[in-house]
Amino acid sequence: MAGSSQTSGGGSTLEPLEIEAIEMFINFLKLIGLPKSVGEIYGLLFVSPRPLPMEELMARLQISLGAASQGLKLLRSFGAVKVVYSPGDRRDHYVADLELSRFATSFIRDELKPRMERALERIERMEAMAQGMPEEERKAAFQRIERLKHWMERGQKMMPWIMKFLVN
Amino acid sequence: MAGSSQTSGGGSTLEPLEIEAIEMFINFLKLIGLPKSVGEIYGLLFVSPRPLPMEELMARLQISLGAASQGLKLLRSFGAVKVVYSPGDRRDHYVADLELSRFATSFIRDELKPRMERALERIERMEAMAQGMPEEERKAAFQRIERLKHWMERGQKMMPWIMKFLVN
DNA sequence: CAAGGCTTTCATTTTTTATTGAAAACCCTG
DNA sequence: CAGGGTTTTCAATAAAAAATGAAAGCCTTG
Repeated sequence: MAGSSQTSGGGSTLEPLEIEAIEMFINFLKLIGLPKSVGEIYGLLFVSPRPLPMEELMARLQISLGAASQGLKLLRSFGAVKVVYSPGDRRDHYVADLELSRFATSFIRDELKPRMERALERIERMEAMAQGMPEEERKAAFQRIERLKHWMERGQKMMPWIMKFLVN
Repeated sequence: MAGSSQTSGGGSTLEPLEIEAIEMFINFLKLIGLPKSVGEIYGLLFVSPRPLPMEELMARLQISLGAASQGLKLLRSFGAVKVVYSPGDRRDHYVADLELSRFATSFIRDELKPRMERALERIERMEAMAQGMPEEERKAAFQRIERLKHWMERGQKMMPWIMKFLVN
């Protein structure tokens, strides 16, 4: 088989092309706080022309049962990986959803939004606290709190825009 | 001193207002991969109405010499903290630069941009590798690689726009 | 130019996060 | 509905990241 170091049936080594893709996704997903194993799984599925069973992911990436199962679960929760039924095989097979925006939108939904909401509550509490300060300090405190508020508003204005841009 | 649990000279406890600010920055800076101690330092400086020496940061946040020194170094490298000279005191004093966009721009410069550049190199290598594949596989591979390329371009188009939005 | 305060560095320790794999749970399927 | 393949869970372990603090380096200044 030209240019291939394994049979097409699902060997246990990684092709150079696969390695490139995997490294790339490890790097990008690390950016949003995802562990290496998740990047590996998504990277391999992304370049794979056919759905892969968990067993093959474990064998080719040399990761454990637990890491494979948990990584797939997480990726499914993002919508970044889909389950596909393979006739005549009891095992689930997985495919990458190529819509990369899912990572960004999940990140915004799971990480960014909740933090912003908590931050807004904090800002309110901070304003209340600053009320009971002596004139001088209060002025300084309010100035800074206003700054925070300003940034939160800016972020909140930006988010839907980014979403729209991402979701095509 | 009304509403204050310490003297203004620099005690060793944290006010409720300070705690709110610190927790908030710990949370946000964690998002871009910065350790807790960095969030603590920036948070305290952000609400402080006067420049603080490293010694006071250590005492009030209960962090070590090393953490304080390294955190300040990092924050200075972002431009998020500035050194201020305090007459009659040999110690450096630090103030928070209130321009929060510095965190975002540093993140883009230090984390995002380099990764995108490496990714573009990878994509080129992947295209070269895909050339030597049998018809069927090659078609599938190119389709996926194109998808990656598309996202990189989208990202590259988006970045300067975000920058402009951030830097006011 | 030496003494001493202030800051940085970095090997070690602690804490946090990710991975492993055995056991439990969950199906199909005959 | 029992047997056996597949997947999930989770306590234990390993790996990675952050914090510590002693020692080295750097200045100021007397």
